[in-house]
Amino acid sequence: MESSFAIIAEPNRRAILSLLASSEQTVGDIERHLRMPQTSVSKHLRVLRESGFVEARADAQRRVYRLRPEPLMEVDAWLTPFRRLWESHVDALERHLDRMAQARAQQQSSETSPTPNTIRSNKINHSHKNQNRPSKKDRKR
Amino acid sequence: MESSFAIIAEPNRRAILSLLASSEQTVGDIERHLRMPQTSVSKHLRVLRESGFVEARADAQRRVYRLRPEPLMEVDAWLTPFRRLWESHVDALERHLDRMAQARAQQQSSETSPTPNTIRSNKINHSHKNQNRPSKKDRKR
DNA sequence: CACGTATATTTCCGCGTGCGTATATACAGA
DNA sequence: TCTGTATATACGCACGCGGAAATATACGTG
Repeated sequence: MESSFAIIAEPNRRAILSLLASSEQTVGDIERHLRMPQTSVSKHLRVLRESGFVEARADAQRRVYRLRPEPLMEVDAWLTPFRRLWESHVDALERHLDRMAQARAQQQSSETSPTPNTIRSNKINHSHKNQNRPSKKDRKR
Repeated sequence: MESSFAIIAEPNRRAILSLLASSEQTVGDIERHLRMPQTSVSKHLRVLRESGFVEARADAQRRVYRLRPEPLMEVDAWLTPFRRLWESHVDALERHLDRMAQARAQQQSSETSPTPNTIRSNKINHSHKNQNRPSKKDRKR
């Protein structure tokens, strides 16, 4: 559980963080919003606290949790070398995010262009014919 | 293993991605650069392929791997609501990154000042054990 | 063409670890 | 004191990682 990346690998923790992004919350708030057992919330909060993602302040019996920026900044910094992959063609970014958004909303459109997870074949083997990326067939280097 | 976050939670996979950020590489290249067994490289590459992080093209017996932007874009997009946490105070960002940089450069000196910029928790906060930032004892390899 | 070599992927197995649920404990406020 | 709230502990379980061996594919050479 060392790295910040492992921390945000857990979906419930990401949900907690996203909830805290709007405003600080007590444990009970999170419990109700996310519909998860309080003991589970507290356990995740402990992990988030010990890894620096959140901090708590005491308000009577309650603990009010609030985000801390550093670990997410670290993730953001790690992404830096990769941004050039998509920052050059912004249109591709937006098209992808749009497609993901409406693919999540309505799961039926079969578009013309391939979707990102088309390579999820278990039996892909190493067929040297490119997996449905038609762009580069066989280029001899 | 569904989410992109779980994929990049693995340190070796992040290393592979970072290596691919510079340029495309064969499996053997990655094996040599990262000094990890080839079978392990292939296994991680499979995960990265099936989750859309990389794609492979065949060059004779070799597979040349290359990055695909979409999953990292997804991570980047998730970070969006949190960026307001640090984009307002740039100074804190830079101080933190500087400290992380030199903590990575010299990995043995325990720092002298007991008060980093973490003193924002000036409230009651009677939690007992985690006033201090958890020491990153990671980096096992 | 058969064979050996290089490269890459797959399969099998053991182990560590983190998650979830339930239970127990600490603490503050009425 | 009792009650709500928060944290800690114990246990079972699933899953992913690492390592070793086996399999697959392509190239070169005799």
